[in-house]
Amino acid sequence: MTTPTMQSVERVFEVVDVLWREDGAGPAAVAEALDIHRSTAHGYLRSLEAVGYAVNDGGTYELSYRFLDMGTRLQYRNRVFQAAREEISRLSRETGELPTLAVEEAGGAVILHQRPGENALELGTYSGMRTPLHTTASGKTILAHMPAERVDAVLDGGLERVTDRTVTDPERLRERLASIREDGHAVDVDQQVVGMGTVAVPLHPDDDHVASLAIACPSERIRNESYQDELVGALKESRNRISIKYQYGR
Amino acid sequence: MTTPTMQSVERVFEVVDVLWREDGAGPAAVAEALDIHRSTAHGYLRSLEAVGYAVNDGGTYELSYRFLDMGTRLQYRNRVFQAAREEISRLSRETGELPTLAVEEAGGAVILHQRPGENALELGTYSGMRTPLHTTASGKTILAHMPAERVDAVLDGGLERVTDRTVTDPERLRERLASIREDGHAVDVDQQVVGMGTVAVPLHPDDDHVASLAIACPSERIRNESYQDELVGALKESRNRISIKYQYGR
DNA sequence: CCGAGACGTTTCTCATTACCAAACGGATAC
DNA sequence: GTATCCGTTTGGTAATGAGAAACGTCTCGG
Repeated sequence: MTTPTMQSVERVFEVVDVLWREDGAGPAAVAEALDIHRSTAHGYLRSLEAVGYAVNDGGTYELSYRFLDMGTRLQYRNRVFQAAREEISRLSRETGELPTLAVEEAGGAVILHQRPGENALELGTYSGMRTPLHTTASGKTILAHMPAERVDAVLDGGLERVTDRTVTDPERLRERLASIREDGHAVDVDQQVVGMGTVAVPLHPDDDHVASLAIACPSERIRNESYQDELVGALKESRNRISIKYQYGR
Repeated sequence: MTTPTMQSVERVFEVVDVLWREDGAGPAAVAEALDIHRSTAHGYLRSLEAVGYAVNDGGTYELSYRFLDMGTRLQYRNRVFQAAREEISRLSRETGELPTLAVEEAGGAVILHQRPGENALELGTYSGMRTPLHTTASGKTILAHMPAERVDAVLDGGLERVTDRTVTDPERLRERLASIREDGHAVDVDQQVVGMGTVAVPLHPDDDHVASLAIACPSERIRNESYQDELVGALKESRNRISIKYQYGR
């Protein structure tokens, strides 16, 4: 725990961050941003280019789509994704809303895949986006089905408030998780984003990995109870099919 | 050009590659793969974890979805993507096939986005995937609309043969590019993958960026001329709408 | 039940290597 | 025309990453 991290590794990813923030930059701009010498920044940029994670466009360096390549390959390799992909396509077609697959990673929720349907909300969400586990319907559904000790670890890490409706009290959150377990699904309306409602069901393909399948839609639609039931029903059907596909190979 | 690249930067991305290949690994495995000391490998892994690009799961380290996060953000930032996203959704709905957006990067083609429709082929393609420019209908369409000097640079780089139907003769390729320019679109059948056909149209939102919008589908369907015309028509309609959207903001 | 080996991790020393300073050549602006 | 910015290259030096050795833990096999 006391092993220091390597300066050059931290720096090269700081350079990556600068290239992201500035949407491309040259040695001078990077040097200024990180308070290092121009020639040093140049070395990092050249090296990033050499390994294919940046491209040199006439002196200014930009991040390469190699990141997208690697990220998508990680996405496709995930077995839950493989099992869920087709069902998510189906959900987007049949509901017209925004079905989303989220998994847990390092104590947070990561959107692994989403596919907007014809009448889907335009949220700012995207594959790879991280959120805390306690702030979304997906995250809470995941949390509700995680091993107790890891739930404790997450709660002990503190419950950051992101909107005025975020549940920040550990006790109230635990009650919420219990009721999610009881219902078999979670419903959030105007919780994370005003005007958005989400229904989510758990996917726990094996004991280690917990995921969730969710559908986001406008609050006014989800407040209609029969429509809400319809979405929950569609999610549970998909969950069953995904389960089977996960177990018995592709 | 003679500046050496930084060893530690090259190494850390070699570690990333090992983590990808092995689907997660510990210091010992990485050390063996790269022929470095275990403690050295440990340092790289710890550092990768510290910057958030790897996660430590009880001694074995895995690549984090941070790559997906960064990759998707790069994708969404691309202005051609922003302009084309909705049209690609529409194409996937209305044709049921596999519409794909590709852009040029560093002398190659990169799939920036694709969205399978209901009856789409299952190719192994994915967002971020790189191909040579001369081996796909998308790539050739891009090449056909690039500035002459950059076309020369690509051709001088050599035309790798990937299938027995790859056009490897520069002269024949130039003729092909000319006819693509003339037709306003490219059609490939059983060229890159047996059983697949592709139609592609160019997107040249401004002089620097060249992209292509394509639809892939089974050869038997595309051999039907009226269907092929239909696809080309749909692509050109989309291309026009994308053009307008690109120029006049979102 | 115990010992051997593998592994992740830590600490330490030394040589490598990444850092900075200075300078070059080109482009741009005044 | 000159001054200043930039990307790039070079070389000397000191910080830093590399490797050896050892600790604690776990797993396996005797």
